[in-house]
Amino acid sequence: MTKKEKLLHQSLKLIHEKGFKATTIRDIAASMDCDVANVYNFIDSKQGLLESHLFSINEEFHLRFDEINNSSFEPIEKIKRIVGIYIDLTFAKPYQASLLVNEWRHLKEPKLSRFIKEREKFEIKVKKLIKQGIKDGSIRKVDVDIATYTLLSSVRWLFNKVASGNLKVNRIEVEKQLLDFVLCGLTV
Amino acid sequence: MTKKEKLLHQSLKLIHEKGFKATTIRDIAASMDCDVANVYNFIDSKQGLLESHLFSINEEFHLRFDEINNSSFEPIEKIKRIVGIYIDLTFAKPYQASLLVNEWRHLKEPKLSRFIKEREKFEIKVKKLIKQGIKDGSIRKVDVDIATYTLLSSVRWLFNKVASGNLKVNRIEVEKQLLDFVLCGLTV
DNA sequence: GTCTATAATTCGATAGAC
DNA sequence: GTCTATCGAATTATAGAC
Repeated sequence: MTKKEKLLHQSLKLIHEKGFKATTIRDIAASMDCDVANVYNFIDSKQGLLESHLFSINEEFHLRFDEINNSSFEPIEKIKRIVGIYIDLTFAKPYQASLLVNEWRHLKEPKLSRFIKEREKFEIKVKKLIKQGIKDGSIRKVDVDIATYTLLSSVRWLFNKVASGNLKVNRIEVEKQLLDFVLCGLTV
Repeated sequence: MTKKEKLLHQSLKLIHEKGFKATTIRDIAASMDCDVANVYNFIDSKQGLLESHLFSINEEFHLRFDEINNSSFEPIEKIKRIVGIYIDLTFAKPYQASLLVNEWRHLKEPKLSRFIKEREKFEIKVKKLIKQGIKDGSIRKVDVDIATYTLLSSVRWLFNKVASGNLKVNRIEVEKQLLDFVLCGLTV
């Protein structure tokens, strides 16, 4: 692992544990066993570090989301696979998933607005999927907003357990159990 | 509203919006239109302010939770009512609910450990309810850990929508739709 | 790339007059 | 209770020698 990779990994872990604002450059330097000044050999600023972490994982998720969303699968099958993507990504990159949930609000303008807009677009796409499912009869007549927020929220505990290593069951079983739960809450 | 009440209200709102670490005493002073020094007429320290906010809402929730949990209702009925309490409290005090979810990690020892222990006790009680439900046949044979975290997580979006005023439906309808969702995910 | 030193700023908190 | 003024600590970031 290069020094830069170590910096990226350790800073991710620290920001997940303490939050972006509470994580200092000194913390990051100590975690990679070097001086504060050295950190700036690899990053331009603390703010830039947050931005690169956030937009890297954000882009990866949205790319994979759009692959599914633009396919010709039925709405309910799309939702299944989107939950699958989220679980995949969370198991592969739990710290990044944590930042995506908790730390985006520390972005500064104009990046903050860009992030919020992209998230809103994503939420609208999910709402559209649920609407289509209701229309074709595969999804119960739920309130679209509530169902969307509940669906998205219900998987948002996972990164914490994966990051802390406190999860007893494996990825496949998590996917099975989570899909049972949310599909049962949605389908007719 | 007294000045102290205004301080408590404005600081809650700011901490919800920006996070505890990013909220400065100067922010709080500006929001109540007074000087920085004045803030200290009403609070001892910024840390103490967080503690009083957090333990006040935490105690209120756990008291009401234990009322239900110590009753002789069936497990599934207890779970219904616990979701009801959470929704009640979130509609009544959305900013406090936000702190309970996002800002507890900025507590310092020994209050931090106390908070974490109380939350763990609470989670164990919920897990026990689900286990009982599985035993008496009212709940599907789910993985207890996954079901507990998913259940608790699925209602955790609500405070954000209530706090921002972006919720179109009323409290009763939220409760109906949320219960439909999570009970369908749990029950046989 | 690594270190020492330090600039520049921000923040929590207090002193003391009114 | 309210203000001005300021202290002391922490923090991001840079300069410059090696």
